[in-house]
Order: sequence, then C-alpha cells, then structure tokens
Amino acid sequence: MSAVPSASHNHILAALPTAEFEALWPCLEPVVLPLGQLLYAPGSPQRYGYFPTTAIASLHYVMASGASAETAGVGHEGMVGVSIFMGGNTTSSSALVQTAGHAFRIERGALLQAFGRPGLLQSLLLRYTQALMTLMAQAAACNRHHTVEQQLCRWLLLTLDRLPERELVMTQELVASMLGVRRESVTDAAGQLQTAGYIRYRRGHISVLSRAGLERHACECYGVVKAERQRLQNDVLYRQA
Amino acid sequence: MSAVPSASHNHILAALPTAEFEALWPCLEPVVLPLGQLLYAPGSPQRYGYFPTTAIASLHYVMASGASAETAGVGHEGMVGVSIFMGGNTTSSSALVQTAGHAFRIERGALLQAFGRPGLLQSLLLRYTQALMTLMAQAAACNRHHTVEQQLCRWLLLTLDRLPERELVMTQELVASMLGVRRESVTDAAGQLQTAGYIRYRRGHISVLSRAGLERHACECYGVVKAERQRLQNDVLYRQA
DNA sequence: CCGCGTCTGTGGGCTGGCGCACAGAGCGCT
DNA sequence: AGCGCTCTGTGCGCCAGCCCACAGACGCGG
Repeated sequence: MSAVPSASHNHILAALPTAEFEALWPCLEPVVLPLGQLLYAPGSPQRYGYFPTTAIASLHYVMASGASAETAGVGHEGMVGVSIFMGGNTTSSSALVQTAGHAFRIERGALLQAFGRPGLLQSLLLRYTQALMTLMAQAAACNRHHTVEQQLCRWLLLTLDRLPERELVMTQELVASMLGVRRESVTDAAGQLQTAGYIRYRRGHISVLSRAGLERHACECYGVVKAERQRLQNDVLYRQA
Repeated sequence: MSAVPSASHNHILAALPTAEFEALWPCLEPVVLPLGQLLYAPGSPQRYGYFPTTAIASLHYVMASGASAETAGVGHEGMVGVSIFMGGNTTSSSALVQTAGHAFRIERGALLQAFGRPGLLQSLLLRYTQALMTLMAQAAACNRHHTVEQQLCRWLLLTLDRLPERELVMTQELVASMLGVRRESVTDAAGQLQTAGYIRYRRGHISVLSRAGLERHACECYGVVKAERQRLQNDVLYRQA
C-alpha cells in the first residue's frame, strides 16, 4: 500500500477523455483508506466523493436497532458519494471501508461543478448510479430469498473480483456485519466451505482455494452482478471510443 | 377512474415552472393503467416513462427461480422508468401496476431530450432517483430484519398514503407477491391485524380501520420512508420558489 | 338462485437463522 | 517464552417462515 496507484485504476476516471481528465485532475487528491473507516455517516452532509483504486467500500443501511445490511459494494469500477450530484445532500446509508487501500477524493463543490459541465463524466456517473440501483434491488431480493451460505459465497467472489490477491483480510465478525447476519452464522457457513476445501480461514485472513467451488455454491446473484459490471464496463469503453 | 386527473397530481410535473411544463406537455399522453399491467419487463428496452397521478406502480426484482421482491413503489410523487435518462437502456427490475389508475406517459426520446435541456426537470428527476435509491436500500435491510407482519403494516400504510380512499383492492395472493412472501404468511399476518381490529378483509378488498394501530405495528421503515418523501416534497417546493 | 372458480383460513412437519453462553485457539506484544 | 486479548468453534433451545394439502367461503355469471 506504499506507492499511490494511478488514477487510471479507477474505471470511471480511466474512461474520461484526456481534456476532461486534465480538468478534473487538480481536484483529485490521493488518500489512503484504512480498514473500517467511515466515509459517510447516515444523514450527515457529504464533503467528499471517492473514486477507489485499490480500496473497497461498502454501503450500509443501518436501522434504529443497530441491525444493518449491506446494500452495495463499491470498488475501482465506481464511486462513493453519488448523492452529492444526485441532490438531496445526504444519504440514509453509511459508507465504510471494507478493504483498506487507495482512492482519489474530490471535494463536493468540485464534483458538482465537474458534473455540471457537459461532457462524458456526467453520463458516466449517471450510468454508474444506475448500476448501483441494480445492485441495491438485487440485494433486497437476495436478502429475502437466499441462504447465508449462498450469500457468503457471492460476497467472497465479488470482493475477490476487485482484489489482486486471492486472500482477503477480514474477520468473521466483520463479514457478518456486512451481510447483516450473526457472527455464528458466518462461522457455520465458512466452516462448510472450509470442509469442502473451497476456502481456508485463519484469524482474520480468508484464502480462496477454489473459485469454481464458490461459484457453484453462490446464488445466481453473483452471476447477475458480474454481468452487470461487465455491461457497465462495455458501455464505458464504447463511449470512450 | 373516468375523468383524467390533471397532470398537476404528479408532484414532479406540478413542480415544473410554467415554461418548462408547457414545453413538456405536448409529449405527455394520458393513459389508464389497469391492475397488474406490466410496464417494464426486466432486460427489455423501455419505450416510455410514466408519471403516475392516481395509479401506483411497483418495482420488482425477479429471480431465476421465479421468486421476487418489491424494491420500491412509485406513486404520484415520482416517475417510473428512471433508467431511461440514467443510461444503460434496461433495468433488471420489472415494473407492474399495483393499483389501477391514471398516469401520463412520455416517449423515451422525448424524455431524454427534456432531461438534456437545462432546467428544473433534470434536477427534479435526479433528486427523485436519489430518493428511489433510499427506498431500495431500505427494502434490502427491511427484508432481512423485519417480520412479515411488520412489513405488511408498512406496505399497507405506504399504499394508503397514496390513495384517496381507505380501502385498497388487492388479493392476499397479490400482496404476498409484492412482499415476496407466501400467501399463507400474509393470511396469517392479516388475520392478526384483523383480530386486533386494525383492518377488515373481504375477498380482494382491504379496509383500514385504524391507521394508528398499523403504525404501531409497522417497522421503523414506514416512518423513515414517509420522512424521506416529505423531504423530497420540501425540496421540490423550495426549488420551485 | 344455484354452481363453480377463485380467494381465504387452517393444520402439521421442517428448516434456517437467531439468541445466549462458553470453551479453545491463534496472534501480537512485552 | 509467556500473557492476554480477540477471534473462532460449538452446543443448546426457540421461533418465524417455508412447503404441502385441504376445507370452507364468498361472489359472480348464467
């Protein structure tokens, strides 16, 4: 995590035409995002937007009781803080860093200004927001209908897709809070997967041994999300051409 | 359902300045939406956007198994088909008419054009889309953590808020498919509420006798959604001024 | 006014996930 | 090397919601 990854690691920034990128560049500030950092608290105004390069953020909805659920994850394919340009100033969700890493952040005002200028950025951001809605819709259905084990597989795969390694740094407690389930349920499910030989668990580190196995056990949601990401990516390339 | 309600019944249309509304008006076509009509199938391109006046639509996510879940409802406060201007052409959700009534529809191209013109419409639509995301995020959490009875209360109240009457035309089967649960679970929950004297059920008609009772039994989500709607409404009024 | 189709109520068995409580085990730190 | 904290494994009892099957009940159309 020492060298700052290039801005082009973020798909949205990478898709911008040179002129637009150069106009934006002075407003982008590289930041390190440590595991667990809260990027937005629900209801509070958002000062910055974040374009992750190697970090992964997780959007959560937190209820009055303290129970919560992940509604979407954001990695290098997207941006955290869409409500800045969508209007309304605040979200009812909170965003926290799920995997430590780098990102570029931009001040609220600068983002608004850039969004207002005609150009590709606006349509990229809107298109991404649309993809985010798809994720959320699916999270709702997945939460209702799929088992914890299926969801764990899906979640592991989605996280893995955004990482260079095959190992993630993550306690079961944390995974549980991501999925919005008990820690013990995760222990159970992870135990199954370990017995099956798909993963190996050791105190805050999960190594994936068999993607294929996980994919077999994951719910359909994984495939759908992956396809949507691909579609988004294609759109971006197409527009860039 | 005979006379066509005025376009001003839709909050977005009502909030437009006269000039903008008049530019849009020729593109708006009043339509009657019968119960159960499918406005969008998942994955297929969307030809029209809809601004409900008295109708209510329901956005569903349908899984491969056929199981589904409501991700958000859309009434006179909003618009169906935000993905037209957000980009990406299709949604993975389907939209169907949950309560028969009227709406104004607009062709995809006309909507895009109107959205592209600088003016209030664009920010109203974006602001509304943001509210929609809030709904979806909450649906995800609510599905995970709250009981069917709580969700039924919430759903009844939210629907009631958009209707002039205190009675809704709706079989339990249909309610079940909205909530993404079994019909029997709805029968159970509705039975409880009827015993408590909050509602009266008769073959496809639900009469609400005590809002207060429902509100006590609903999960916190109802209050949150209502507050968000209010906030949206205030934004709209503010911008108009 | 009668019959039939649809909608609603009920019951029993089953399972996934929750809540709680506690035992062991790994890792970091001194 | 040893201590202590946190993370992980396990074992209960419990309940909500699912699946399945069927009986009654309402209401519409002939």
